[in-house]
Amino acid sequence: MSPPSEQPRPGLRERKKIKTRAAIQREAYRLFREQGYDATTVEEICDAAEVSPSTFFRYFPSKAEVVLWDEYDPQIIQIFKEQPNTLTPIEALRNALRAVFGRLSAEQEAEQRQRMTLILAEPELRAAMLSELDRTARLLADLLAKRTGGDPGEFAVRVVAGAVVGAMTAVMFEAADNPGADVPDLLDQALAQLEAGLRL
Amino acid sequence: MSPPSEQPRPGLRERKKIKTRAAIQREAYRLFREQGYDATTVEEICDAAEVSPSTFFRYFPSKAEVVLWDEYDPQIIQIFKEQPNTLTPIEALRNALRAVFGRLSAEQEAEQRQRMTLILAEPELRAAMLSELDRTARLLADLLAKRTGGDPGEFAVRVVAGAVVGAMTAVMFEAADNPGADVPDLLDQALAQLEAGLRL
Amino acid sequence: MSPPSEQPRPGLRERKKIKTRAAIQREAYRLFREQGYDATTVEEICDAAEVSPSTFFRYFPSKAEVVLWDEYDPQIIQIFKEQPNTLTPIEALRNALRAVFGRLSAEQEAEQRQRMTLILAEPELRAAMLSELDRTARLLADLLAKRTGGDPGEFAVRVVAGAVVGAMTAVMFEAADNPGADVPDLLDQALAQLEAGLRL
Amino acid sequence: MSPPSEQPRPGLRERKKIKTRAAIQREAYRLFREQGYDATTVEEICDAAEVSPSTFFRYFPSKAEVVLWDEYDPQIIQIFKEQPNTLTPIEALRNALRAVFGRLSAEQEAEQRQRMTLILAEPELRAAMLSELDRTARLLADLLAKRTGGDPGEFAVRVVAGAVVGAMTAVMFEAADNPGADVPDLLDQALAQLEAGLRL
DNA sequence: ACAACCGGGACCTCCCGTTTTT
DNA sequence: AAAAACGGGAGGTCCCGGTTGT
Repeated sequence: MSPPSEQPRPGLRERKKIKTRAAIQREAYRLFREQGYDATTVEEICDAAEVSPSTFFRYFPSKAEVVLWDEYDPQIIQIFKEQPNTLTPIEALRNALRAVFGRLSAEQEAEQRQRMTLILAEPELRAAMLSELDRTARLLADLLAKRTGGDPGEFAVRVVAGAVVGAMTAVMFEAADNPGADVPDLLDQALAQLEAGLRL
Repeated sequence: MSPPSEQPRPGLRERKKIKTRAAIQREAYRLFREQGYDATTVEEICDAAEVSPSTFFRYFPSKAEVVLWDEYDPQIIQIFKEQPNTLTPIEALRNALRAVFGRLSAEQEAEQRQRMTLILAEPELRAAMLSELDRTARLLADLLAKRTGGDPGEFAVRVVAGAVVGAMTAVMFEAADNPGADVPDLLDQALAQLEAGLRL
Repeated sequence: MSPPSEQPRPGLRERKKIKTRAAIQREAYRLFREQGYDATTVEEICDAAEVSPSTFFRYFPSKAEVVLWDEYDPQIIQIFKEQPNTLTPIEALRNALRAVFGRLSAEQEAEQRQRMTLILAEPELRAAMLSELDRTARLLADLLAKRTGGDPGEFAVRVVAGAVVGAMTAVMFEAADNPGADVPDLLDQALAQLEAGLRL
Repeated sequence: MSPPSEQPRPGLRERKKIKTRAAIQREAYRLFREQGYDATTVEEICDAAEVSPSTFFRYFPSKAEVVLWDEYDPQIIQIFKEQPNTLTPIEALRNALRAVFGRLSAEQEAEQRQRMTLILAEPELRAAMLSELDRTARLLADLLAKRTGGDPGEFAVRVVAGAVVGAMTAVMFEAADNPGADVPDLLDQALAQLEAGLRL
């Protein structure tokens, strides 16, 4: 049995860490918007967020990670694991994604959209994001293998993971291009299309 | 009189260019194998291939592109376009991939495998490859849109392109891990799985 | 006595040249907008405008000149020269600028604004534009010297020319930032401010 | 105990940096004089100044900046800020310029003149200098806005900044053409002319 | 010890003059 | 003779490892 998905309540230390992380990200985004990603140095971000560079690097291993990191992955994993085994993997994933992205506040959604736009516009970030997606595919393969009792290196598992990540990338692009789009709905559509054998 | 549209014979210039490109790639691969990717400088490759660094960069925009570039994309595109419109996009793509990868010589296959292994082992190449895949997804979206008469920016088209590229990435990984694998067969399996709605 | 400012009527050859020049500029602007200045090659512009590269370079000495060239300078000079000697140089210039920029069509104004925005956004073009302004200052010094019977190298003349060009640069920036602005009016304001001794 | 805010003594590190910067500039000027700007490579300058090329580029972002950089801007800004608010902006600037340029040693004046001559003779340097002037105009607009409590983007402010920079450019040209000229005096004359409404 | 500074070298771009192909 | 390809070399960026000042 997996534990329930609500964490009981984070301690003071944990909450402070979250605040610091958020402050760094907020200031970084502001500066990136104002003067561009490349033109902004880590030092400027630190000054604005009132932390030292060493603190910065404790929170984010690199400048790119400030943009790439998001808090949703662990939540999705958690909920995915809780899905009953009677569902197909794609159905389980659909549920998990809908649960997480369906409950975002308007602000959170706006921030996500801003992130995507930034990432897609900046080649360096694009490259970093794609590496991130590669990591995501491996992670997803692990999850899938655990569900089916197979091996994460098994070819069929890899194919599913790759295809799902590819489809999710398409959602990212769509959301960035089209500010009015409903992201949870797009994710749902994309996965439905996968389940239907990618008819056009 | 204008010449017929099929190049009856490429002309000395063109043949020389093909030879030069091949020489650079051949020597580069040899050196990468012998002493590693990072430890090999562009200058060494140039010395071995008997060209100047300027020429090197005229043929390949970066050191990484020597590994990333392959001659098959245009062939696949060509054959894909020739597939009858009665086929589903995935079927058409299956045919095109099988046609191209099915006729590789043992030598060519070995080289492809070597490429994959090299790419997956070297973080820099991995990152570059992923950017390449992004490009491939757009290209595929264009092709799909042309077939269906839709727009390459249409969401459903993007999803298919993303998923297909994701699945093909899985093939790459599998082929690199498993030297005995039959690549055309893997591609076929992966696409079949996509058409079947990604059952596991 | 100077000749009247209306040219009698350009011959066919002249009109064709104007059309070609306009076609090149139009296509170039479109491509710059669509894919960026740097990413657009002269060859692409030529293809779009249906001229050969050699023709292109007959009309514009460089890619940057496509953006920098405008048709108004000779008109301004002409009208400036026709101003009565009783006016101060600044007054004469005010009249000339108002005459030329006051009669632009809405399209012409929009195009000018687009030009400015493009120039200010692209560092390479900014630099080229500034060199152009330097040329303008010399030209203006010549005109001023002719009016006062002085020497274009005379210090006081240089100062006036420099200050006027500096002020006109400010107008350019303002017009680019503020799409609703009335350019002839801005020019007028700027020159009035100069005449009033630059009070703030 | 924190040290007092005036640097009582710069520390060895800081002094060394000043020396290195001066050495690079000195050798560069010597070589430019002896064999021309274009004919002098960065490497030659480095050899003469006994630093590595990396160090060179740490001190100056480009070869052109060796010529363009000067130490006076921060001094002028400092003194400008200290001028009483009862003065008009132009008066305040006059004071600041006179204070800084009036106290140059004969040697420093000669070097400045050499700089100007070099810059005006070399197209590449001219272009770079003009970009520098653009930067100066923005900086001046900021200073002016701070004084008047306005916005640096305000049109009237931009016009003043532009005109002043334009007039200062005229001074540069005059000083380069006329080796006997008294630069502080020229600056004074130019600003006086601006204040008088640019009469000729 | 800790950080700032420096040297070295690889990558890449641009330009120009020369050779080769058509 | 025109166009394409090539060689050479300078400018500029980045990163890493070693040294030196604080």
